[in-house]
Amino acid sequence: MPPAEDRAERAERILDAAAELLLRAGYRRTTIEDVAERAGVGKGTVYLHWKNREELFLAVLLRESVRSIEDLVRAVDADPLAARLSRLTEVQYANVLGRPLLRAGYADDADTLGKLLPKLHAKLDPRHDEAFVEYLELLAANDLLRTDRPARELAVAYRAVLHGFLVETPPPAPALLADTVAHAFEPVAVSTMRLRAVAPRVVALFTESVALDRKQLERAY
Amino acid sequence: MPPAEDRAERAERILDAAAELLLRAGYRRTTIEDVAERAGVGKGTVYLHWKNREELFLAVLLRESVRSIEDLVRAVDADPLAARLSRLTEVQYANVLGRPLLRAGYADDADTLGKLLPKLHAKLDPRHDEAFVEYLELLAANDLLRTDRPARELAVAYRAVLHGFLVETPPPAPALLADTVAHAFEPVAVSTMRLRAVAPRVVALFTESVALDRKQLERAY
DNA sequence: CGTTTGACCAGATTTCGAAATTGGTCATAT
DNA sequence: ATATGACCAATTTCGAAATCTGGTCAAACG
Repeated sequence: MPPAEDRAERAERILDAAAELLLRAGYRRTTIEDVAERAGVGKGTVYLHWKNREELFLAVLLRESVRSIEDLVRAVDADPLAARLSRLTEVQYANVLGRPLLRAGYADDADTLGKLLPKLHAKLDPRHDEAFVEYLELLAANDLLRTDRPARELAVAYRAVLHGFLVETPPPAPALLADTVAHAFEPVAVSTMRLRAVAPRVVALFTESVALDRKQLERAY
Repeated sequence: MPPAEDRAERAERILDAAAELLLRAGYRRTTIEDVAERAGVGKGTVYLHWKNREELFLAVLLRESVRSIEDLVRAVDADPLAARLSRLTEVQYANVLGRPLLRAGYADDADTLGKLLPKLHAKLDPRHDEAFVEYLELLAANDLLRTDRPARELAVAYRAVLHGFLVETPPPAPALLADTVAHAFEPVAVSTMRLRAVAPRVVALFTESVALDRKQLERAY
């Protein structure tokens, strides 16, 4: 096989297989052989892409996370008003609820993710958190966010709120979360004009932050 | 032993022992014999108060929950302004963080509470939820709460927010939660006068709702 | 007599060594 | 040069024996 395009395709196939099995059987019960078989490759081939089992499954989750951020970027690209914290939250919430693996990640579902969870947080958090705070600061600088508290503090409260909604069973309607976030973190009036001005920068910010993750994924070809 | 006062005292002693061991070793690893020994009674005596192990430990949690609501009532009694949703939330949050067993309950700590958690929710939720919605409706009727959504919906969002803060590690500062709740659920201006007028009814509402729980506890003498 | 107790037992849980499985490697096949 | 699956050390699973525990109740107690 030519080492160029087909290699990435095969990696994707393996990730697809791993994602499917992860969701169906959980991390603990999914073996590398299962994944290899379902992907139609030999066991050794999997190790040509990832250095061990854990890295493979972390890649599955990383890919899922990248996809969800790409969705976010698309949403803001299509409609600048979606750059508002409350609207972006609504999109992201619906997104996570619709992607079982991400939902498992946010809801600390130890049965499906097992010992991946701690490793996952260790691997993803630092940079994304930073990008998110930057996003909030960008909003604050344009009167699109409360300014009576530092963005870093609002970020803590925001995460707690989002986490709370994601953990609740059954998950409350996305509109209720959007409404709660709007009241809790946005100023009384949000300028549509400023929002339009800020949107491209939000797109750039998230695109940039996701680029690093994508690079990491591509290391597996 | 006279069956009157000493009996209740003994029940308390057993609950104390059970609470202590529950916190130290967890539900799964705490035996009735351990509890009996620590309480200075025979094993059979425990069964004179509760019909089985599960009921005993549920009583421990029920008592803890009753105490925390009594704290709430005391707070509003001492200062009518504490009847505000944001202030009451702050008190309750600090309260829960300070009572490890309650925190375990809210944070779904399966390691300490084990199989008690589902039973606990089944036993406590229905009436308390109702009382809480009534409290919100009372606030709403006095312009102390947003009225653009039904209280029942706000209750869902509120619970998600509180839950989110309780689950976060480390727990954010109580003031941040109070602030978030104030913005998310209270109207822009809160009338101190109306608050003072409403406080006694809030006290009555919570006192009444906790009375049922206390009755249930006293069944064990 | 009413109250308390701990010996008792069925059923649940833990233990522990043997058997089976699996992550990761690498000599071989392609 | 690339892909594979047989192989092995290490972990996990299994199962039966041993231990422990929830709940009862006949006896002890006062």
